[in-house]
Amino acid sequence: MYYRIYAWSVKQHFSSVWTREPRTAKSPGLDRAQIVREAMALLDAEGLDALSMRRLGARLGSGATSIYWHVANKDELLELALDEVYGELTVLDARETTWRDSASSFAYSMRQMLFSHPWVINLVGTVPGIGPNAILLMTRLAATFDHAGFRGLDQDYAASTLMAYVAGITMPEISWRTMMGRTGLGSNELNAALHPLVEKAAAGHPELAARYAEFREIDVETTRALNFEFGLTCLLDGLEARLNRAASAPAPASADPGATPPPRPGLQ
Amino acid sequence: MYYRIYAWSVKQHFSSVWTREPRTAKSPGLDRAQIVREAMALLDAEGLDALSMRRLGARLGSGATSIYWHVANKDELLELALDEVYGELTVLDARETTWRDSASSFAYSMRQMLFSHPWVINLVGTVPGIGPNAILLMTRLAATFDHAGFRGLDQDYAASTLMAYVAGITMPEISWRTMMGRTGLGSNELNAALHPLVEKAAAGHPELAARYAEFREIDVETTRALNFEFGLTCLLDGLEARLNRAASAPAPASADPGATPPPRPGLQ
DNA sequence: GTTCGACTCGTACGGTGTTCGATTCCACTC
DNA sequence: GAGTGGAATCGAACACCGTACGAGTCGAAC
Repeated sequence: MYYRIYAWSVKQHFSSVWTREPRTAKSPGLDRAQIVREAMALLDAEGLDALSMRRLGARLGSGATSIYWHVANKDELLELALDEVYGELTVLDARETTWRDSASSFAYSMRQMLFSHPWVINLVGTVPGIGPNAILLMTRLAATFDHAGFRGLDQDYAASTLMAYVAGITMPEISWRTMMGRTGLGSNELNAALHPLVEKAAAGHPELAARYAEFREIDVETTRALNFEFGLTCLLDGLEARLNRAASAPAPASADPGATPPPRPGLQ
Repeated sequence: MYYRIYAWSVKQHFSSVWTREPRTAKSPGLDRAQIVREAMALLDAEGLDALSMRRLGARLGSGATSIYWHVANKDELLELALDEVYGELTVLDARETTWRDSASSFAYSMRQMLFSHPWVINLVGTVPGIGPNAILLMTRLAATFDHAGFRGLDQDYAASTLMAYVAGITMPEISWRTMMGRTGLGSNELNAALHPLVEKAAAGHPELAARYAEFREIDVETTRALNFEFGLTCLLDGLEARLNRAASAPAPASADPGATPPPRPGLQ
């Protein structure tokens, strides 16, 4: 899960799958693509903890350690899998729609992706996101916000704000779904089953307890969807307000070109 | 890291530290509070992976398995530690300031807390957040947004949107800091050291490469801070816009009282 | 036919969380 | 003071984990 540091020449060097030359791929046996594919299948089906090199090897019909010929270590494998899912994200070309539609549809596709691959949320931020698909995604997002009218650093700020919201808001949804899978309960069944526990926790806070009491009867899925929509709308409204403000006052506030370029060297 | 399911009576039952009676605490030796304190020290100093029961036991001057008398398992221990850090979060009383100041200062205190305890970000969403401190925090946040004028579900939506943004935007900052700690480099040194890698990744995307080239010279810390401020302002602006809209049109849009209460049984 | 690189894999090392049973210790009763 | 029972500790063991290492297999080139 960590960056590894090699002594190469004299200087420290940060390693990533994408900075190494891959092994020659002429072999008839194992294959990097196949390894990644099978790893993702295991991850999707059973989660991050379930992926072990031994289990993956078994699934591939090979020894666990054979994998290490094609991939330096488990972290590199996860880097590859992560970039694979970045490839699933779609960004509508902002020139063919509004920037709001482009940003909004991206947010929904990211949410959908995180549902399909719940393990991703635990990797974002710990595994470097500088694979080809991640890079491609970033250029497209940048284009969307450029088309919206954001200039300089604000373009990056807007994109990272959007991604941060989606990642953050989806996190509890994912853990909810994981729990559903583990218990075999439906959303509303799980809500009902969890209620006594919540009730006990909220005892002593009457106003919270009263609120939670209402929650027992709701439809969880639609409420979550409304929650997502709510925050997304707020965020886009806020971005739009900033654009309007900048349009009326030509000198942008937060982009001081003399002092600062931005910090994000890739999707972290 | 998972909810455990016990057969209690006939019904399935979800366990959490907070639903069990704690062991009697009359012993002179180990002590739950002491265990949690030492675990947090280890977590803060060396991260989530560094916390093992054996190392914790060594640190406590006891056998690793002695801990299991006071705590059911490692997950419960993490639940306890997580609730402890929730206690560090401050929410200004909205009646004494504006709701914007209250929300904003909460966001900053959450960011600060995540910096002090980087391991928390990997726990939020996987460990149930229904401890006393988490509950207290939620009532205070609810009060803030109630004071702002949010009613019904919108109150929860607003709170979870804010927390989602802070968690999401802070995630890459945390991994950046972790990397700084591991390499011993300062922010700008790390930025410079990472640049060749980023440059290589962006090759083939001239507009992105040009952008990244600028990034090499920036001050990372201030840029990140500006990024946080940018997104937070957008979000609060968006919330405010919604309040104004609701004020002019008395029937709120997203809170349909006939269909839905909300889904969040505690901070996940 | 030999050689050499690509590739596979069994074994081993040092770790992990947790169970179990044996053990120690102490406050209490008789 | 002897005895008892529960609280608390802990060593050993189990089934895993990631991966380093070296021996082995195989196919193509010479």
